[in-house]
Amino acid sequence: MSITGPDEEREFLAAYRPEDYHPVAVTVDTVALTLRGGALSVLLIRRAMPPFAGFWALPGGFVRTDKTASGHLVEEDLDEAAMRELTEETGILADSHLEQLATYGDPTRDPRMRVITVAYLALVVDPPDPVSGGDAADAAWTPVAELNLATADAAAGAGARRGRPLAFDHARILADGLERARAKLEYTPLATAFLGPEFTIAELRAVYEAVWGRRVHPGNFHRKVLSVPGFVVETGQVTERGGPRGGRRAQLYRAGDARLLHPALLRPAGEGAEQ
Amino acid sequence: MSITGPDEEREFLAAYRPEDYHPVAVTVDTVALTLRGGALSVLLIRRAMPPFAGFWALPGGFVRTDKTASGHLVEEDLDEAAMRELTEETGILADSHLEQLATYGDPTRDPRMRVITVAYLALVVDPPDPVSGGDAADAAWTPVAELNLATADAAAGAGARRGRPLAFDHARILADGLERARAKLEYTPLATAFLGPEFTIAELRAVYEAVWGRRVHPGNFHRKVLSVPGFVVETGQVTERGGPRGGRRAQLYRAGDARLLHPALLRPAGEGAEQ
DNA sequence: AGAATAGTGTCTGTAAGACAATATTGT
DNA sequence: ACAATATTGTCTTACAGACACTATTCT
Repeated sequence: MSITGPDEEREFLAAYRPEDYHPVAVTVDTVALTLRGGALSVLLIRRAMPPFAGFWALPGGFVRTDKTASGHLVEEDLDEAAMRELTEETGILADSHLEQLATYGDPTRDPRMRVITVAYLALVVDPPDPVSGGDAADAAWTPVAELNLATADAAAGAGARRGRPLAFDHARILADGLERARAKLEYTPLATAFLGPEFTIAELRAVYEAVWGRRVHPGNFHRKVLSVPGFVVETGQVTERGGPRGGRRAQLYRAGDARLLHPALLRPAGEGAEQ
Repeated sequence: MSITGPDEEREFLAAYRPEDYHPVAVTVDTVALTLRGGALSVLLIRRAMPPFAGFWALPGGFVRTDKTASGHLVEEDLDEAAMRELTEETGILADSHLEQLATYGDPTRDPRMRVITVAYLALVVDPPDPVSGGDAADAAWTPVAELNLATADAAAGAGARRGRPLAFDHARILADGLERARAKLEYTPLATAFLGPEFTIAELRAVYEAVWGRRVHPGNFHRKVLSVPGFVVETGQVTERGGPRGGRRAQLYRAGDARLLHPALLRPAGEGAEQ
């Protein structure tokens, strides 16, 4: 228990053998969300390898801590690992937004060994179809409404695609990711990360409606968004055309520099009435 | 890439050797906060062992994934590990609140090897002085204002007790923990977790003032708290005495059953004017 | 013309903040 | 009595939601 000096510190580190300790592995898993045809969708892969071979799962994998043939230590930060695994398994780039969600460490969550996973939330703008690779036999954007996740609060045990549950504890991770996205729409400009560089107020409203799963009043939303400082900035341009069946052309906006929305756009209070 | 069946899944697991993979360790570190003499304070330990021997640090340590002599695998969830390490190193129990904060995995954050740490936020009610144990040479409640963490946003590199920086990246973890606590006071009844089962509105206000580092208007706060459904419930009792230098006796309240405050108690907008 | 969509006006109820006044209690 | 603290009242301003209305563009 005595406190040692710099020399002892050096000796200690020289004698330390990592391989003697702690048989645990670390993975990253990403809840990648996008809007496709107006529907909030999540990127899932079909696992090619055990455990849970054949199950749908969130894209992810082991954080690299390996030594290469040259003996050089390949080490990546957790964020880098999440982006790498996402691209390896699906070809999708998390170029719009990436944030850490939470870490899941139930000792029984992986049958191989003790695996803790650091989950991420990613948003992707107008993505192509995924191309499966690595340990993924398939990859697909899946509308969240098709999964059996009634609300973010419930869920946990549920969560299926084509009737099957998700691998590991991925249903809970997905539910947590959805809840994070819903909450952050309220008090941050996160919704703009679902859209390209220029967008209309109606497109922004469509993001809120898809993520929250409820209708938003067009007039009040319009006025509200423009009244929040730094949320959006006018470009002076308007859309090329009005709506497909008529309608006025809309102003185009860009994301502003606000990090936080003051005042916030609060969700309507009533519980999870999807649609 | 082919998808295997249940038999292959069993064979795979039987042949899997965890020790062949992934030299990485997982620790937990806890930002334990309390109110002492009106000052928001954090529990710090002085490290007895390298690395960073002699430095002040957050209490924490390795998640147990060891095999015992009997060959039985001792595995604990991350929350359990956080509580165990806190008690081992300081004697303090995180009995009032414990939540996961974030996970830190910079490859250079620990000189021994790749160590990722899962950070927790704990709140403790009216705690005793800590008793150092385990790898801790000392342990102490330290007023947050004494550390060189100007605001939660700044900080990161700074953070000291008696002029020394904190070990590892603990200054950033502490800053993130403080920001989490400040934010959650706004929209959850977290403030009640700093207090005993019965408290006055003034005591609750003292929590907000200590955590936010700013004065709160007594009259408006009082009315506001009582107007939020489920935040507090009246006990019908009043305090034994008024203030030490005179003053009316206060009603006693208990925490209500609300999980979220509607409407929220928003922080005053202006930037980090402590005190 | 008529439908569809964008954008604005107006009203009402709720809430936040400033400030003041009243109610009790200790010295 | 006086200072200190708890609690309530009042007023002003801001904002959310409902609803109605105007503006523009497509078929």
